[in-house]
Amino acid sequence: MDKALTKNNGETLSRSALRRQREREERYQTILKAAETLFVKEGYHQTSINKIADLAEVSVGTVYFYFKNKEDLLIQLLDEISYLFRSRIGAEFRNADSTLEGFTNAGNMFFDEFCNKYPEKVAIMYRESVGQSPLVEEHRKKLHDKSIKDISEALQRMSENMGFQFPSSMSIEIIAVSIMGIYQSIASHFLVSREKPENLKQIGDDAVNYLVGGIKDMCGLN
Amino acid sequence: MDKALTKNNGETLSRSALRRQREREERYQTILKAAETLFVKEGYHQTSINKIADLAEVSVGTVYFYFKNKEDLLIQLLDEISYLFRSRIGAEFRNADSTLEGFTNAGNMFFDEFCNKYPEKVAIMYRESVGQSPLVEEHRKKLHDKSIKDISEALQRMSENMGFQFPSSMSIEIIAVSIMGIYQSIASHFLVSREKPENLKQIGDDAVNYLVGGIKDMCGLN
Amino acid sequence: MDKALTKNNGETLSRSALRRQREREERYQTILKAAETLFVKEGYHQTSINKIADLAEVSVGTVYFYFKNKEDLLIQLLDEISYLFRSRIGAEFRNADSTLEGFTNAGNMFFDEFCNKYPEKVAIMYRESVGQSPLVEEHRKKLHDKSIKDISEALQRMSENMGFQFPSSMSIEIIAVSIMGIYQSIASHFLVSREKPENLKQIGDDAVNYLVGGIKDMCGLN
Amino acid sequence: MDKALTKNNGETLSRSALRRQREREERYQTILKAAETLFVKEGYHQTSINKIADLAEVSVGTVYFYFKNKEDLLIQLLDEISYLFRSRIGAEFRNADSTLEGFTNAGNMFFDEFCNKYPEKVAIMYRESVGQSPLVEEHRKKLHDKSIKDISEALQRMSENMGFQFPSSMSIEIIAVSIMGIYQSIASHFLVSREKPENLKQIGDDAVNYLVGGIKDMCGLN
DNA sequence: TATGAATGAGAGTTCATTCAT
DNA sequence: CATGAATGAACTCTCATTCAT
Repeated sequence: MDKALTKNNGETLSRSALRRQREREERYQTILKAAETLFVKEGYHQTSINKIADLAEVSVGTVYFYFKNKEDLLIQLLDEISYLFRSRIGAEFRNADSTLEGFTNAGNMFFDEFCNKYPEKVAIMYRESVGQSPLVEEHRKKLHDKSIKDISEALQRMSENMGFQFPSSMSIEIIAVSIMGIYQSIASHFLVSREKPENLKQIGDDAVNYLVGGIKDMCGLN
Repeated sequence: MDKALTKNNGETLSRSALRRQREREERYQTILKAAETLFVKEGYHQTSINKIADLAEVSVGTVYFYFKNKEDLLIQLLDEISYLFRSRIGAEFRNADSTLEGFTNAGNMFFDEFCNKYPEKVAIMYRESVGQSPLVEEHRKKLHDKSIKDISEALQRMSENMGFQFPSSMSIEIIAVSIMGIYQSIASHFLVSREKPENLKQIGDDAVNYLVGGIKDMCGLN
Repeated sequence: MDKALTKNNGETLSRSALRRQREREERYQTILKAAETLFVKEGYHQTSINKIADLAEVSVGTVYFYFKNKEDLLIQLLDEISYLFRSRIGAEFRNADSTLEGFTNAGNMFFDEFCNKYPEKVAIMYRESVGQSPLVEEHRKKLHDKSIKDISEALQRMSENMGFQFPSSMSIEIIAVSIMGIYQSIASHFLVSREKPENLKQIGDDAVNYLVGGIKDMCGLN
Repeated sequence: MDKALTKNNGETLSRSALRRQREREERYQTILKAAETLFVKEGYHQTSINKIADLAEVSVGTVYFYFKNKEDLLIQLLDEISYLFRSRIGAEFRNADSTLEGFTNAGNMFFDEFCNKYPEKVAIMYRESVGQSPLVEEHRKKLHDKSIKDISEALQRMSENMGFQFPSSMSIEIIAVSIMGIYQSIASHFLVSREKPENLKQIGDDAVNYLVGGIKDMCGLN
């Protein structure tokens, strides 16, 4: 048995402990993935913990060992998405130098990469996590607000650098919110409610064109 | 008695019949309003038929006399909103002559009027009816698609009249979807998840500015 | 108005009263027929008073004016069937002279006529009214027991007349019960659970042959 | 702990697993027995799942853990009865050599043993499961049809062996159906709707006499 | 850690029956 | 007499969560 052996043998401990650690992490992910799949396919409320346990090939009790409750599953999913979104799309905004290119890059990253690679995460983000509970809404808001902040700061930097003024003090926030709305609407319209289209690239380009055009016009950049 | 009187007096009969008709209609609206209030305040799933019946001051059975089931309540609400949205905002798009003014008017109508007058309907439309069931989704889609069509046609007329070409064949649809996304995002961000702001007018103006700017840029109108 | 006129005019009274009487009777029958149809087609418990009222083209209240409650509808139906059964099949037993011919006649009457003409009544009698409530069971029993009595007396008369003894004191009742069982089983097997067969006549003949054969054997009549 | 021990001791594991298995089976039977009791005493429709859970001393949820729904309880009961009936009475028909004795034995088995030992099962079979739902009816029919087949084959063998012809091609099926009718009618009349009679043996003998007599007569065996 | 049977509050829904008009 | 809207008790069934093993 592990326990007995490891009393005299540090290496065994670490190997065995690592294995356990790894197994734990794998289980956690397996369950989370099962939840994601079912939430997207059947809807959050239509998915029972029993179904999730079945798909993950663990017992109900095990699900509750790894997650506080059903809501927690959705929240963990949302936080994971949040992290992913911010490290891909958000990063582009943050890395943007003071030109419009950053907005184009971010858009391409979202439409071409993110939507293509993680259509289920898009569905969770824009459909399954909407209007479920105050706590879930809080985590949704966190993702939303951080993205707004990323975009706003990029806009701010740009305006400062290029020396122009936005019409009103709220303009920046409003443009940021609008851009997020375009992301959501395009993704929902062309991805969530139908089959994945083959011209997603073209769609993304057009959307980015439009959203960047709005900025250009507002800044007098044309 | 009605019957006796009505033999000589058609009006009396119709009065009584009309009263019944009116009472029915009132009850229907009372229940629907109660459902709307609770759906917005507590969320669709957290609202039980019992609570709705209580608030409407009728029995559970009466709710089921007027509505097929809980889902039906949401659908009726959605259809009502659909009608309202299309007869206010959609109309502006449809009436738009071939300039950008129609887009400004529609935006003002949505942000200044609609959001101000019917904040609960906005919450139903953008939060409570999301991801609930295939049937609900169908009715949501109907509202969405009709609006997309209204906007698309306005864009089409404009491009034809002013003699310019959109970059790709899908550009029109994509702009339309984007505009709907801006509506939703701005309304959700500033209205649904917080108190009604006093500078809603300014917010609407900026949003309209931005979305119109995108069109202008895309069409080379500046 | 009827009432005013009839104060001075006996004839009008009786005409009008008769018409009302007739209308009442017609309504009663219309409702009962609707209930019968639905009970047979959908089952007693799956049939609601609303459905019955709809089919009879009257209001729910009217159903309750003519019948005490839902159970009462079944009981009236059962009593009607009881009367019909006894005036057709029971009569044959009662009219039977002291030979076996009465048994043949009764059987033919049941299988060829009754089952053919009133398949729904057979379904009510043998399926829909079974195990519904103590009161219904009571009325079922009344029909059953009266028929047993009819058959028993026919057997009694026969034995007395032809001078033979049944093995035990209960033999008569047992044969009577058995005959009723054959009626039910054959009718249920060939009629209730499937389409009406075209060779019902042949089936009836065979069944009668068998049930009469049993009597003959028991009495040493061969 | 089981797990530790079982590493060296397969038997311990199996003991514990067997105990669980046994407990599960016991619970299942407890609930089924409670349902049987209540269905017979109060009627299928008057018996709520709550009452069944109460009598079985489990929670409502537990009933639904073991059975799909209320209908399923009745069906399981029916299938159990089906098995019992066929392994007692059906076996007698199937084992019957080519004389009439098999019919006598089967009858005795039914009236003396089955009815005596399982009066509630008789009530379920002949009263509570009648006309409840298409699915229940299907299972009833299965029991019925298999029994008809058992009897028919016994008759067939007999006729072949003793070299006589039945009047019509359907005669065999009709006699089989009639015999089942006699079983049901006698059992219902003397058992289901009243106290268990002390002279059940005599009743059964007479009934068997009668039903066998019918066969004898039809075959010219007297 | 893992299991999965057990729980029971709570949901949606039905429908026989009543009664003011 | 006829109507049909209103009632609300009662039902079946679900499912997140717990806990002894």
